[in-house]
Amino acid sequence: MTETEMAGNFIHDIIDDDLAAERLTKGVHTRFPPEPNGYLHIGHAKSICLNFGTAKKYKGLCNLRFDDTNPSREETEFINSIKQDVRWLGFDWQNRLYFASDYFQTIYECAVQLIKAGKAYICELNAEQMREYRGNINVAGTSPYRDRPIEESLRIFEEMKAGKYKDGTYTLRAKIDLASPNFVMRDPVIYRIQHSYHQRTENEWCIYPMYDFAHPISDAIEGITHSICTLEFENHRPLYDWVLDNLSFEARPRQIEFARLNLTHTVMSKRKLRRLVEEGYVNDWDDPRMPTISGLRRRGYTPEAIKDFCDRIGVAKSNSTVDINLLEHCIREDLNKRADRIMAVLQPLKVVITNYPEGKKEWMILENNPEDAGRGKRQLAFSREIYIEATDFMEDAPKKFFRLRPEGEVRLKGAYIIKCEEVIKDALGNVVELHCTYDPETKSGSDNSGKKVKGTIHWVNAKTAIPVKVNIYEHLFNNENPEDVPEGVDFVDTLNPESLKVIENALIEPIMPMVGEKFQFLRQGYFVVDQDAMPDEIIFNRIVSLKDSYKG
RNA sequence: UGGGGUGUGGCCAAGUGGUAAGGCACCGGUCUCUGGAACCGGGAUUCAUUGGUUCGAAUCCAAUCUCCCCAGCCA
Repeated sequence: MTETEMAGNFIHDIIDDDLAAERLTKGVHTRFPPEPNGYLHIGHAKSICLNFGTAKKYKGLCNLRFDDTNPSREETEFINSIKQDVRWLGFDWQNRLYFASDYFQTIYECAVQLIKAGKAYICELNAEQMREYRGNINVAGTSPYRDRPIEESLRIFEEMKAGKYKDGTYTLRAKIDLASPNFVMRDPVIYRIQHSYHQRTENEWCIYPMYDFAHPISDAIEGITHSICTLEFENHRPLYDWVLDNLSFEARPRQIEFARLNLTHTVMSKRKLRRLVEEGYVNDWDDPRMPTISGLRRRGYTPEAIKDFCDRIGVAKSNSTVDINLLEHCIREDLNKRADRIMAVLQPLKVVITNYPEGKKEWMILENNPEDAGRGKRQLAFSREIYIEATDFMEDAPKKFFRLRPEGEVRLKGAYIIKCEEVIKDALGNVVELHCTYDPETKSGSDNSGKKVKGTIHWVNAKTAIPVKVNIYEHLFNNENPEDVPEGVDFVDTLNPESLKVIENALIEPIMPMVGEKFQFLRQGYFVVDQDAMPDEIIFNRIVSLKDSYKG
């Protein structure tokens, strides 16, 4: 995404039309309306980028509004995390932080207005009866209370509000069309009795408006011009319009639906994510394997990468599942330019350079980021004993293996070319150490040997390297679409058992990294310092591996 | 069986009657002291299908099919 503008889409076409027809006298105004009952995920990021990005593109405004119309499932913990996540992504609602609960009085008055106009009535069907009386595709619904006198509805509604009735005794229904082929329009409930404590309004109310009633009213109150939501609300649009048609707000918001994001190798439904957390399949909402914003943040994703991703996937109306490769591409691209390189050995294999004098030490010069000379260079100690990656040595190596092999030569990044002279094994035949010789003529920066080797490997100096813990993350699920499991199979049974591998004793160059700092471990991937890291125990999370075209 | 949507290469996605953008993935190649990055090149005779209109159709019309959503006092 460029600094100022996101890619166009069908919603912007609609706005362009509205602008051309001069329907938008006060400019474009959108809103991001999360329900505070869970953590935000990458799918919400798409919506956030769309809403805030659209406002920015048209020099309009975007509000943050919590849809807190159901007190039984909402918590302040979520409100705080949502605010933090939106802010972290880089969006600013300025002073326009709202709650649907701010409008409860107005919404209530709207309900009264509808009753007085004969457009809403008190129904006393219970939930089960309501289902039966709704009819079906072929049969129209009914309600014995549809023609209840206005005065009576008004009185009962007043009593409901006053707390005279138990939950479920009565509902307020919009009088629309019980025969509508769209079930949403079969006299939908717009108010229900719910004696529960509300985080914001506390015990002021015991009746709460339904989403379908509260949302259009909230939009109208805030002067929202384009109310962007996901596809499953398409059936609700006639009701959204009905509510506005039958009340008298000046503003006339318009609902537009787009397809929610799906990603391969992960799940996105709140219910499933909640299960992963509550049943301990992951550590928490911010587990680096989670597709939550907080999980991605802890994993080391940057807001820039996420926004770039959201811009690249586009906005349309067809259900689709984006390849997680694209997300990974976005973070690699971002970090390639920004992350300093260091050398880290995940599986150390000791190498003794037999012809290198004992006690001798040289300072090697390495660039911090070849993509950005401005990041400068650093010095690295080199001496007789080093560690290389165990996987960079192979006894019976295939031809295309460009790393170390018996009798073979390889370049140590930023240092010398070494030759493997002897392989030391333990009693079980495992390779435990290599004896190599180095060629003094091949020092980086002053190589006059004319020698060419095919491979360059990373290393750390045995004396100065520091041990760290590294979390290697893989996809949460091996299968592309874990939402779609065979009948009778629980999706948690398809979790990737190797989504987290902990390496306790990796070795890195001597550095003092800060929590959240990101690096490229040369030839391996991008890593971030986990928030749980301590001065005496550094923990890295692998953000994403480097691409690897080696076909071994 | 009713209503609402959707269908462009493996995955996203432009295209709005004038002869199929772009990205990811994939496959070649160049270059490289990261098998990274960068850079070149490759791919839809075809836009769900079948008809029709037109000089000309992914775009217009008709029919058919696919997949998704809807009968919560959830959002």
